[in-house]
Amino acid sequence: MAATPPPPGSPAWWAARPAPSRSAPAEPRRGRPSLDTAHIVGTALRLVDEHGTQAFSLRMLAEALNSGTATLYRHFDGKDEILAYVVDRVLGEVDLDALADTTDWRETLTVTARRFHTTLSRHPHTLPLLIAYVPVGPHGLDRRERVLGALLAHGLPAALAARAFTAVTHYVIGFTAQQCGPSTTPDHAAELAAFYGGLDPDAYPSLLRAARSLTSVAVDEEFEFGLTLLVQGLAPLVRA
Amino acid sequence: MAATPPPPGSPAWWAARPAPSRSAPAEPRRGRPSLDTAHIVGTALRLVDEHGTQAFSLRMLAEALNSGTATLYRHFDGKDEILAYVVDRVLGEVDLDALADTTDWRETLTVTARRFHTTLSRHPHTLPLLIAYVPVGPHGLDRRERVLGALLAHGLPAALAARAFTAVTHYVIGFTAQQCGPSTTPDHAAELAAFYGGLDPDAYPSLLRAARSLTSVAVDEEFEFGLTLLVQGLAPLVRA
DNA sequence: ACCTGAACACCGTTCAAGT
DNA sequence: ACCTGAACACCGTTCAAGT
Repeated sequence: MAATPPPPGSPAWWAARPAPSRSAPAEPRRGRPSLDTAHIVGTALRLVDEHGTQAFSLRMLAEALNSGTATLYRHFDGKDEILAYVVDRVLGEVDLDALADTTDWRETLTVTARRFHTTLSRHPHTLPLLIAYVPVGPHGLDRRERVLGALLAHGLPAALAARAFTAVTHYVIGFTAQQCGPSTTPDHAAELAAFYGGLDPDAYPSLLRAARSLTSVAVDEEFEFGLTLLVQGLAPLVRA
Repeated sequence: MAATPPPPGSPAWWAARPAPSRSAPAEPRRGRPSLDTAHIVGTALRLVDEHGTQAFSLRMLAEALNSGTATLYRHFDGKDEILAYVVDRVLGEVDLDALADTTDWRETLTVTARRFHTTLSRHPHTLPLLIAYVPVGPHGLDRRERVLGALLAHGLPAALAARAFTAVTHYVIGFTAQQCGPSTTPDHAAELAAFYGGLDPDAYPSLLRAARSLTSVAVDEEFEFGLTLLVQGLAPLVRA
């Protein structure tokens, strides 16, 4: 049977890459390129940010690099591979330096969630890409290691640390995606409020009651609310 | 200035649709069609499940319906519109009848999370689509109304009910996506374990310690863990 | 009047022809 | 030896020609 190659972004695929502790492979696939891979990935991220994953194309990328689409294939195996590096580069932008100053695991989790939220908010079009895999590129692994290291250092048992990290990152991804996802308008909250306002009150009584109670609540406060739920829910498990 | 039409799936776009409390518009856009819209959406969902969003094409859909691509445009404005109805149809599969038997808000939230998880797990390729918007199609609104109705009936304050619903659904989407996302293999957990096993222990000490402590933990148990965090974290806020 | 084959302007990817 | 223009087989979408 012919072995199908692992899809770009999957653990098996990353395992076959060299790990240069950078977001792009250290050397070109073959030959001496006129473009370095980090520049390609950076330009690709900028284009995805500006135009969205849907409109992003290799022709667009090649033109931005003053090159041709065929040239891109000397550096990457195809579009999916480029996007896998784009996702890892976004994770590389998550600044976790503040973890060094945290004094307990609660603060570590809170800071982690806020930093991921900040970075992901800046790259909403990459969220559907981030969803597709457990991100195990070089930067993704580095961020996971640093957060788990801080949690373990503050005495959280390993099993709890791993699951707390999973729960918190899943929450951040889900929240950020629906708050400022790839297709949401700048004034998404207002648009949603207007939509709810136009609904039949008899058909959706509970929904409208709940929506009214939230109209004055800032989005940031909603984020902190769910985060507090997770952290507070973890506390009794740690003591036990 | 020319008003750009709202993108399919957005609140403003759904607001302009008739609300026939079905997952597809009750009547064809014009004329008398040989295909009904529900059949088109159902076939589209089957194809997305089988081939993924990436490979799904209007030509593929037209062929499965023994029709041509141009015919699809008599029923829908384009591919994005069809996919918006596909997402809403998936939400229509979430079975919340068990909410009638719940006796408190904790049970309501737990049942809601499990039911969403069950349905979303069956349609992993639709998760990136679900991420893009707050789902306010007919079925999405109906599910939101029913959950909020049950929470309010059990005495949860409206503001807490709304935010608890948001936190729980975001958690479920994030968890399901990374557990059985569009590109994950059937034995994703084993693949991930093999990947971690191949990492340098000196480079990722905390990550590997955490991963080892989870190897024997079932995925279902991980889901329940995060869910418990959210529900337990909510309890003190309700009493206050 | 309604439907749709065929065309249009793209896309990701490949490869033979260039330097 | 390395690079890349041009082609290939698609794609979503449109519309004029059919019935």
